[in-house]
Amino acid sequence: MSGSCFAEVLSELIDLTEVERRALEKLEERQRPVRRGAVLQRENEVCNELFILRSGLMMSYVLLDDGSRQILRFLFPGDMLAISSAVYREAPETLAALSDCVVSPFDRAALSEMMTGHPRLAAMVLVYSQIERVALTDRLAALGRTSAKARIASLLLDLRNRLRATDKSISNVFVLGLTQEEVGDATGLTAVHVNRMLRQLEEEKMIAREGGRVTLLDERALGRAANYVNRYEGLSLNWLPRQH
Amino acid sequence: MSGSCFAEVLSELIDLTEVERRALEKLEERQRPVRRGAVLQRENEVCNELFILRSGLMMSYVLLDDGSRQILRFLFPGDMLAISSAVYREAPETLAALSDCVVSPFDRAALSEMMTGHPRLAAMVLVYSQIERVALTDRLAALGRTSAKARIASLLLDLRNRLRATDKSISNVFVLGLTQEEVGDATGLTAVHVNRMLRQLEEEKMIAREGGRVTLLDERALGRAANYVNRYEGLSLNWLPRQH
DNA sequence: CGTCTGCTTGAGCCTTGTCAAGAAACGTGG
DNA sequence: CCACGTTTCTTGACAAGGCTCAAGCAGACG
Repeated sequence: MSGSCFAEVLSELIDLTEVERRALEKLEERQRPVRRGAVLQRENEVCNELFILRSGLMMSYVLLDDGSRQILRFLFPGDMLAISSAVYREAPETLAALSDCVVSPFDRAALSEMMTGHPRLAAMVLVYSQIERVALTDRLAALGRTSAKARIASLLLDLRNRLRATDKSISNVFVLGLTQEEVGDATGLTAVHVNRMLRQLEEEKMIAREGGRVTLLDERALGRAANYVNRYEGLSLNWLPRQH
Repeated sequence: MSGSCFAEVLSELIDLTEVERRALEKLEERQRPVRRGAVLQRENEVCNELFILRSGLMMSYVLLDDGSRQILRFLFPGDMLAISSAVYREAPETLAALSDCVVSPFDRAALSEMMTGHPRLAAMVLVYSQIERVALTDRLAALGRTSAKARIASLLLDLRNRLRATDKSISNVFVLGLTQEEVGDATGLTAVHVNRMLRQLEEEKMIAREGGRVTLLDERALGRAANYVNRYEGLSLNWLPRQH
């Protein structure tokens, strides 16, 4: 994977020109390894860098002042990290690595140049931020209006789908690279209750577990329980500016 | 208010050129009144229009299949509506009017032209969608990790601040143009519990109520209870492309 | 004047959280 | 490769925050 990860993700949706591809490669000229557990950007600290995740799994979260944590998003290869931080003087969220990762850092000026020189790429950045926004609203509805079991089911389906986007070999078995506490912090539950819900899903034959690996046994039932919609599908992009 | 509402909002953050101002006015050439209670766009229906809200109060929401509703966002004059719908074939959320409103509809091509011809405006659309994103993550954290009382306090502070953005005369008294059921659907609570929390905030002398009007008596205490951050402040925009 | 929607309040229940303790898995240094 | 410490998982007992159901009331509107 020598070129641009972001370009690879975009290629799923539109045919990139050579010029566009080169512009994207410029964002990923540099590379930086990030150890598991390391923090790339801390909430409320000054932030001058954006990143594209090249490999590994990361998350973004906020801490509330009672010490509790809300995980906002899991980040996968090809995702652009910290766009929202680019807009603020201080980062609104923390970025941390859940596994050993590689990121490509770039600065705001590079983003600005890329958007000015390539209107269609600018539009694609907007498209991606809207996909992310809609995924966030799905989670908002999940936390506000669905049961613990539904939230867990939804998280499992989403993780599998996102993992499959970069690794087509993944079918219905995957490594849940998260502790139950992390699952809880993502779904607004306690680790203890996550454990109970996982066991319950297992008893109902919707999933199986052995040693960190999860198998989705009955996707249909999970989907029904979870109200899940894959937001990377059903897009409409024929209105995009002409490439140039 | 003859010009562009969106331009007025943007003027708070950057100095627009005449050219840019005219480009924005083009988006708001047309106007359409929307009655209180009317639906502008329905979830899962094909949508080909975007809008800028010129006056009134709207909301976006989703319905889950048990019939419950999650309000995703309240929309104020100057807000761009349905950007996320522009990206999908079918609208991911419903847009409905909470009061009599006026909107300016435009199509995807107009957005595309505007972004292509005016890179700085394209960047500002991205900036706005990031502000909205961060506001959404605040609410996600609120639903996931804070008490009912904190969520209500946060909603009250946010509503007041957003109202004040368009009407500077508003200080700490404002008309809560929402039923308690709507407050509940926004905060992930039942109408009954919203009522209890409002009364509790009242008993604790944080707010006062009489006939649909709310007075914030102790903003400090509310802010502490709510963990509230105004996301329209603390921006960093010096990296934007040069105007032209 | 009647109807309808929204507000208020109480009683009881249920989902989820808290606390605690033991078991299992993992990582690290010797 | 083993021994140890630490993290994570698991399970039970109990508590509590928020939900459900129900009923009365107030105000808006035709």
